[in-house]
Amino acid sequence: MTHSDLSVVDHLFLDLSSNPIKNATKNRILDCAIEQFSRKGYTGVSIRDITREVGIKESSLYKHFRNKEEILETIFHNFRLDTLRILPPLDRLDEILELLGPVKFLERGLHNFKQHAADPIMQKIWRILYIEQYREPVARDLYLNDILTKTIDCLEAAFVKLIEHQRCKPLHPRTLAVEYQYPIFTMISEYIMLKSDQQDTAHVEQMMSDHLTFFCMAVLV
Amino acid sequence: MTHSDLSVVDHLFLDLSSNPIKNATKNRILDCAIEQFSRKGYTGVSIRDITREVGIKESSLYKHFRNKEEILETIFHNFRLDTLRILPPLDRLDEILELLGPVKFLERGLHNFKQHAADPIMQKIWRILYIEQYREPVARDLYLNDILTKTIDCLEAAFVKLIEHQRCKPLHPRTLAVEYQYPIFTMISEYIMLKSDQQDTAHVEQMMSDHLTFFCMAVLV
DNA sequence: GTCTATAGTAAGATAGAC
DNA sequence: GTCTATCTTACTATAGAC
Repeated sequence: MTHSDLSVVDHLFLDLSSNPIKNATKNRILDCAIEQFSRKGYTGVSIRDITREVGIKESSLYKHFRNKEEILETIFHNFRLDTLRILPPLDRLDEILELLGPVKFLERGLHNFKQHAADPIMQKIWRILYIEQYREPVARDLYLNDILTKTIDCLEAAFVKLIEHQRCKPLHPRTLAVEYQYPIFTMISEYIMLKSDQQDTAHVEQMMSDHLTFFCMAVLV
Repeated sequence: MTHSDLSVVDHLFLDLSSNPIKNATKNRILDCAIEQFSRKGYTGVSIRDITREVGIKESSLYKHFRNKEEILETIFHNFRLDTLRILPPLDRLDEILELLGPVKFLERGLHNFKQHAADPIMQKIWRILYIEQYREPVARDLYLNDILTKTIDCLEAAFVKLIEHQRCKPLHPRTLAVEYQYPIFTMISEYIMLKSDQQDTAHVEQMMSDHLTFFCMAVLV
């Protein structure tokens, strides 16, 4: 393939400089790598495994990526950019909370996550993240800082506002954030496990709704 | 080493038939494998890596294990046996609940988990389990069935009893089980991540206590 | 940007001497 | 049960022709 055949590409990825990757082969390499890494882990997949599925020789891959590690970096870079859409912008938190009220605010968060996680590519990268966070400092940093900490910090700020406006019981805001979000983290990992095996996730989505209801009943005034 | 030198063994493991492994080298192989698998994952560690640390040649390892896979199986087998101590025997659940009352019952569960997880070997196997559950059906089954499902089922049964005895709000018992345990699953993964990096876990233990307090306040009558 | 060919290393596992 | 030696296969990566 000497020219880019975009018609066979499922997904357009961004490179490490956040520029769209126009080359079809490079996109296909990422697509195949994501699929295989998500099932067998980074070290369980060889360059040969990837190029075999893409339909090129090993040597051709090195025209697109300096080495195997750069493929993983690019995958995580794309994930990081996509997760930014889940949380509300912190500088507009006040206004959004006023507008929606606590219940719709939390519902909106779940909705945003589901929209992000509706993309099969993102589901697979979640899975890679879960596998690699114990081995790869970059994955760990992405999970701990970009996902866990940012989410809890955002919720804590929201609960501070809600308590100020007396729409929530005056408990410790960080405890409220943990009580709301920690069960959801477990549900997300269950959700990702099911999705990436093409199993039904209805009962997990129901659990998320039930939790939201339970939580609001317990802490909102 | 032609005789077993038990003095240098940290831990006595059981074989796949649940018999204690008396051979020091075989115990050391398991110990080193656990250490390395927990840091680099199963596929990230070679037989060579393990035998180098044990101080034997590759060929010698095959006198103790049929292949690499059998090492992992033995590790998970030991873990499965150890986790049995965390949950109360289901046939004595009634009597234990009566004796302790709901708060002490839940506290006992946390205590049992911490006792199990105080063993550095078990901390590392938790980590292996988190890494391998997406790749290895045995690991997945162990995590989903022996840990998640059993815990939730046990708690559900406990909440049925508590509602019967009117010591708990009459909510859906499965929802109560999820509300109690799901945040703890997230805390456990945080706990294991910190422990295996020899970092302090006091704030996670505090979160667990705070959650127990919050939960009891929200649902006990 | 694809290919063939190959370098150089490392993998899992076995044979057979002691 | 340990060793040396070896087999076979697989790995990441590069050189150079087209």
